[in-house]
Amino acid sequence: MNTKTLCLANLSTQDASGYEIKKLSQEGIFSHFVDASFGSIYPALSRMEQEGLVSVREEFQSGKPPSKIYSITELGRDEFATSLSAPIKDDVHKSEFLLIAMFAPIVPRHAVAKALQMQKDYYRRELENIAEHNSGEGDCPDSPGADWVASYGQRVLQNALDYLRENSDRLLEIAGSEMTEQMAEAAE
Amino acid sequence: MNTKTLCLANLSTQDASGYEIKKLSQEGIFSHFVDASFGSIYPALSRMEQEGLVSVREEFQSGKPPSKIYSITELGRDEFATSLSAPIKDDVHKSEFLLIAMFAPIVPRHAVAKALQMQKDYYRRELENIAEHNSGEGDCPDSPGADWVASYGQRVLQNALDYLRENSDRLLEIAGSEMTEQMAEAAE
DNA sequence: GGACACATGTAATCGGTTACATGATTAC
DNA sequence: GTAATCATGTAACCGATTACATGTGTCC
Repeated sequence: MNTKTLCLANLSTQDASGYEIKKLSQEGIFSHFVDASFGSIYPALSRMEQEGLVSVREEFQSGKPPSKIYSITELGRDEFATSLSAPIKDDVHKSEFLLIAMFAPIVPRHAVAKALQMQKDYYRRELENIAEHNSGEGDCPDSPGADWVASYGQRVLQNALDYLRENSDRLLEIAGSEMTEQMAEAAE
Repeated sequence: MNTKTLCLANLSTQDASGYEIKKLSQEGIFSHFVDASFGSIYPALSRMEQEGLVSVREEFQSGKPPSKIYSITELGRDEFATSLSAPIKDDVHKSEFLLIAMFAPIVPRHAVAKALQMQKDYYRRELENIAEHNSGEGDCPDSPGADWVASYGQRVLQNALDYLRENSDRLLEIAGSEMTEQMAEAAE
């Protein structure tokens, strides 16, 4: 998801500042899709304001720097809805873990073990994140779409985690020996 | 996966030209991770040659333009192995489908139906790709790492597809009405 | 006194895509 | 003749990240 769509998606449910959009996209269910930086969010919001997709109001809070609260306009809502109706592209999935798994035979066993551990932890964190959403603590009020996605995510992630638990040993068996590069070279 | 790692990964199993690396990464199991363009592969290979990670030899074929066949060097192999031993980052997963699902209530029902269909097709294509690998037609000879990843992919994708089959109706029920934007505006 | 949360923004840089430029051979 | 496959490469551009710049209030 590009920054523009991310902002439109967030603003379609509630008004927010650039700072808040960043937080929401790191914590909420959006976190599975993005992690945009300030360097892309702020310029995107200014551009969108010029295009009339959002409007701004400045809010002065005591003790805090003033924040720019953005609201989506009718035009912005149209643009967002239209972009959602466009034909979809294939998912993009980048996984350093799978790369390591594929080349396990040339990776030292301890590094494979570490990667497996990290990947399991990652799945657990994502599952916890979803569990929080389901318990209603989330930011989005009752949204049936988010619920559907949450239950999809739960199923897929739980399954991936189960696979790891069941097949870790098999991966460790094909992993490289504990020999380091240096040891290997010295042995020659 | 960045272009450099993609090239190193391909060259670690066999010598290849830039053109072949592109094909391999579109067709093989790598296709789940990347789809690099010539505009990034060719410059990456030249850079890597200067860094001593790969070596080149020119091959003249009758009737075809000469091709530059790259081989990985010891240095390149070390660099690849080292990069695989580094701590992994979280997976990145971008899915336009999930974005549409999340905002289903504001997307016309026919667009949601279309997106569901496209997503199911996508999972089926990926599963077929894995099935081909398992039947041994692939380019990589017997690689236990690739087998492990293939069976992981099969399990996760099959599960995702099953979820879609079981829950399509539920998503369509919460989808927006068939009213277009124009009709909605006119109705007000 | 230092770290951290709040809050916005710019500039340098990077990695990558798209489009362009070139050119032979084969199949329809 | 024209489209497709083989084959390499450059240049313009784009989106995003990283680091920098600035400043207040609160907690330890």
